[in-house]
Amino acid sequence: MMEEQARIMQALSGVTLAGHSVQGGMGLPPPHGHEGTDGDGRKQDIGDILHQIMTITDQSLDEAQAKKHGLNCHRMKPALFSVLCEIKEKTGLSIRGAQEQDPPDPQLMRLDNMLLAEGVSGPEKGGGSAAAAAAAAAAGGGAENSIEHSDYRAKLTQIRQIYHTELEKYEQACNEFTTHVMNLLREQSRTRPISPKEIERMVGIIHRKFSSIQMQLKQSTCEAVMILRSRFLDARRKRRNFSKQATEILNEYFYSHLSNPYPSEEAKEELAKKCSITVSQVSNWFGNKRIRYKKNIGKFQEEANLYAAKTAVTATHAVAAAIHNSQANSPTTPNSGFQMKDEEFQLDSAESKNSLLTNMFTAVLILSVFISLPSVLILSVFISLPSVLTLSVFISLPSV
DNA sequence: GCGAATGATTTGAA
DNA sequence: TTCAAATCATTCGC
Repeated sequence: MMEEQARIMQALSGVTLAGHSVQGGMGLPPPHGHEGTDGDGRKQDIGDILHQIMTITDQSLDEAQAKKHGLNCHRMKPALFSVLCEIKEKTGLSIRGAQEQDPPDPQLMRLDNMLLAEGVSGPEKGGGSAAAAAAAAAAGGGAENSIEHSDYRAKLTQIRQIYHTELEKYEQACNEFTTHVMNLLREQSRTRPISPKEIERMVGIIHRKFSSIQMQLKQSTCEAVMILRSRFLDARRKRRNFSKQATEILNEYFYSHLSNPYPSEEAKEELAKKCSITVSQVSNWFGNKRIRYKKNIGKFQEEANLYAAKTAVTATHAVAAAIHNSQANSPTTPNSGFQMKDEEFQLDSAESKNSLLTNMFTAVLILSVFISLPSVLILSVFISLPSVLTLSVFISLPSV
């Protein structure tokens, strides 16, 4: 180390000081405390200064500051500064880093775009509402969704707040650090040549470092949004059983259309409306119901009986109303309006239809006891006999 | 905690 | 596109 210093000092002592010859004694007044007029005295003087510079790091801070101040005030300082300028020009340090303009990072662009799309980095109001609305639509309608919707937005706002707070902190730290470095460079520019380009380059380096930290923040924020979104959008996670009433409505339809349990689009819409669910949920329900019923008819027998009885009551009420109005419209069977779509289902369910018929008769008998109406009247509903004709026989009403 | 029930999704056929 | 069938993921009742 000391050898190297000595070598540099030796080399420098012989260099031309920006057009002033050290040896020649032109223009440079003698330093303080060294009144010698000969070349050796000046050489010694420069040697001392350089030695002071080289050993400055070995000293304490106060000592160094004092030395630094001494050097700054030294009358040889301009000459030394010129030397440094010359050296720098020769080594071409100032040229380096001229082509520093990086193209925008594609990953950063992706992150920025995503944060903007999710309403994290965009304008404050309505941020992410489109995403939340889409998620709500995917999960199905209803008041529950508006709760989930607001829940999603609240969580997104939370993420947004954290993101902005952290971003602000990073920016503040970046600015503080940049200011600090620039002050240092300005300070140093008094003792060594620093071009504005160099300062610019240094600022660029600092900004790049901080932007890489920012990218990590953006990445984490994106991950948080993705998790939130997936949790919100994944309907399976949020599955709720339909209300008892909705299930009853769907079951009633299913068992009253057992020979062809394929509701039309209109019927699906109607059911969806009644059950406060979506049409696709109705489709899902019927899909599940058909397959599960077909797979285990025995298991659903009780349920089938129950709904058959229910249908009977409904039909009875209809007939009673018909009697009341003295109308002669023949009621139709519940299944009459449907065509068989699925032969397999038809075959498989034939067995169940037979047993269902037996159960229906049982239900009719029970009903006739409970609602004090002739069994045949109720039966007529099920076996598609003209009610009025049947009634005319059993309750002595004139047939139309 | 476990098994059944149930709503949703995926896959493949028509 | 719709449906059956298989499967997944969650809820519910014990």
